[in-house]
Amino acid sequence: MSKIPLLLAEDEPALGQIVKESLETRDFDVTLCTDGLQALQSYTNRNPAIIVLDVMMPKMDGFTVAKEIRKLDDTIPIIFLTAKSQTADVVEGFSIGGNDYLKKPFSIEELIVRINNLLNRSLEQKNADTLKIGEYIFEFPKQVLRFRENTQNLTHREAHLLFHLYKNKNQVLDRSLILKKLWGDDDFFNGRSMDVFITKLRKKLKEDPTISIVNVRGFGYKLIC
Amino acid sequence: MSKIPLLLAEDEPALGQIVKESLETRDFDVTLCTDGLQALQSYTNRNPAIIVLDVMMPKMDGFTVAKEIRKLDDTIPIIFLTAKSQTADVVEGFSIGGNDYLKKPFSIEELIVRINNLLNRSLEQKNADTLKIGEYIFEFPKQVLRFRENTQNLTHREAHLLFHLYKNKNQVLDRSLILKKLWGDDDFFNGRSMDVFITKLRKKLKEDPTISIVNVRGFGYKLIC
DNA sequence: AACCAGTGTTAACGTGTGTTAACCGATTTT
DNA sequence: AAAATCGGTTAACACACGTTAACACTGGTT
Repeated sequence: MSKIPLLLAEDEPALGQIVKESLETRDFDVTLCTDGLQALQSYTNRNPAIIVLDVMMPKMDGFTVAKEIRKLDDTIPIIFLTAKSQTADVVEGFSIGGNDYLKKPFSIEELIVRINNLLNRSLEQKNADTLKIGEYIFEFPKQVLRFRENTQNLTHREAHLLFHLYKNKNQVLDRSLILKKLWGDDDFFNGRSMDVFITKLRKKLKEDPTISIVNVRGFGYKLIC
Repeated sequence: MSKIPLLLAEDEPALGQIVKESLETRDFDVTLCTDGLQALQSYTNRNPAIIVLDVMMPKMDGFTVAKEIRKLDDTIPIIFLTAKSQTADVVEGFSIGGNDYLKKPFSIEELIVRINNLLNRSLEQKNADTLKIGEYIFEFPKQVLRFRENTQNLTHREAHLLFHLYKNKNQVLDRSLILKKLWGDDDFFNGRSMDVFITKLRKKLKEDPTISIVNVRGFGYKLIC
């Protein structure tokens, strides 16, 4: 198994070095940054699987870094390291999505638990680029959908719609949300267009009867798998 | 949205009460136990969605309680509350599966973050459940109802109504409660609409004569199975 | 420039779903 | 017994969605 790329941002050199070394003994490939801007740049270069951010950092604080990263990727897990002085409500605002946080001082074991919890979750969701949907294998970047030996090509729209459904699998995905995200606007024509694509996806997914895209009248769609 | 049943075991009365009350303001239905044995008994009675266990407790410690519960259910999320004195390796052994832990002292916000993280994960997995209603097999997420070899599709409303009836099977389910939960409001028209759906469900469930939806005039419906 | 293949939008028609209305019987209240 | 109430059932309706095909657009090829 290859090492998991991890981005660590911690401005206190002694602590950063200790954490980095400890994580490296546990199969992580750690990139250590000492301020927020560095972390943000490193994110685009290194494409880490998970990010650990100190909240108080020079140049750019951890929350701001996270906000910027969230614009580009809304699934990557982020763990914040907070000092005692951090107020609870600030933290609470970040308790959604792939986020977690850890209060200083913490033990390495505590950090490992958090990392593993979040990684397991995001692994299930987005295993890099090959997703399993029932018996299908969906390669999002390649826009192909494989069922056993035969491969179907997906168009750009089909792939994105399926990806979106997959990211929210087993829960209702709001019509309006899909339309705004993929079509840019929720109007009548775009809505009808989406319905056409749902039909197309259903056809392409019909080999595996355990999979289905169910409609929730007036709300949206739900991918069952 | 209904409250989430949560089992809390904490032997220190003051702390337990505070945590209980804080969680109750956030849509949890908290059962508080003050020792390990009580917690274990309460688990079977209350069927909680998530468990928060203090590690050091009278009669039975948290880890032992967890081991016992794991024999019955290996998916339910468990969060341990540990004091400083707890050694790291003990904790680490429990860092797998649906477990997490929290070091004392902790803030309510920290606990909420942990709970939500674990609940989201177990929700994704638990969505695939198939319910047995008499001879029928009811797949709620897929909105299908199977009787031997033939499959009926249910609509979203039918599925939800049936699910609700099922969750309260063999007991009277209040009309007003269903209406508020599924229709959003208890008024005349919604009430009539529900009656129509009851008729529809009865038709779809008529293959198995042991099942019936009986009316309790003025109160609600009861699913017998 | 003409052609072609692939993609996404629009149109047209068909089906499914949830609400409302209407009519009825059963039960309780007056 | 008459009246009021509640629920059972069916059908009519409006509208959301399903499906197919025609259409317009794009970029590449000859």
